[in-house]
Amino acid sequence: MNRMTEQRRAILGALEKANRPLAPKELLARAGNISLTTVYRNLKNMVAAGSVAPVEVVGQPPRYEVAGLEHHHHFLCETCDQLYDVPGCPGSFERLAPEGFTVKGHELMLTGCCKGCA
Amino acid sequence: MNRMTEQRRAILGALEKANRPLAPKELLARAGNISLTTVYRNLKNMVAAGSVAPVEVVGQPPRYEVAGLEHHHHFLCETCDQLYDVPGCPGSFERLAPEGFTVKGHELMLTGCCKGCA
DNA sequence: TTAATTGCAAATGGTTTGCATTGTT
DNA sequence: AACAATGCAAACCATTTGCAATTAA
Repeated sequence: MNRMTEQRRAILGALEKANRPLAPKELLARAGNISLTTVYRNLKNMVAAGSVAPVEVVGQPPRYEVAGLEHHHHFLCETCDQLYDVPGCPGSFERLAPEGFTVKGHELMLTGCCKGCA
Repeated sequence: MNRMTEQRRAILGALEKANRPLAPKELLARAGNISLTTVYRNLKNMVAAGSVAPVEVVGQPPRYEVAGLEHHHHFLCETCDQLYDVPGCPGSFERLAPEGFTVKGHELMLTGCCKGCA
């Protein structure tokens, strides 16, 4: 599976061009003549294959970004609802966890107002 | 609105007793004879009123916790899928955001393996 | 050729809403 | 009495799945 089809190329292309996480419907709008089913199915395959990563947003459908970027986090503008990449990471959080808990990963989301909306 | 009914008492009671964020269906199971509609409707009201806070989990329905607790974060056990409270916070993240972005809040989720599953 | 991919329509699962009934104040 | 809260059934929305037709290798 995971042949390189026109549709997959379109989805990946849209994600790369956007340079920020996109929701399935944003992808549908940007990927040309492909069905929503195909967007969902390919996103699922690509996430499973590790080429795309989901980014969860509180109370909204998840968005997707190309995987393999260096470790980073996100900023959600509460005004325009757009998600931005935030480079860097404040460090490790192992010590925060209770005794006996093993931390394997973490997710950090900043919220506020973006430059454009300020 | 927001009279203190038996059902609301049951929902709040369940949340307090659990001492960790619960999903709507967990609440339904713990709150006795109330309908799922009422669970959803009351959660929504309580979130709007600020007495309950939603906690988002990647790829799953959100869970809810009593609001007004002191600032803290969460730990998701990837084995048992339970969410735990993590006291404390590694600090402010303002400096992470790009120039011109105003950080108003943040969310942090640790993932890994809990004590019970280790 | 043949196994993976696509699109459509139908099914799901979580959540919301319309409405008549019930419960609080 | 007056209005909020409840339960049910139906509606909704995002996502998934069955299946026959299409396409990449």
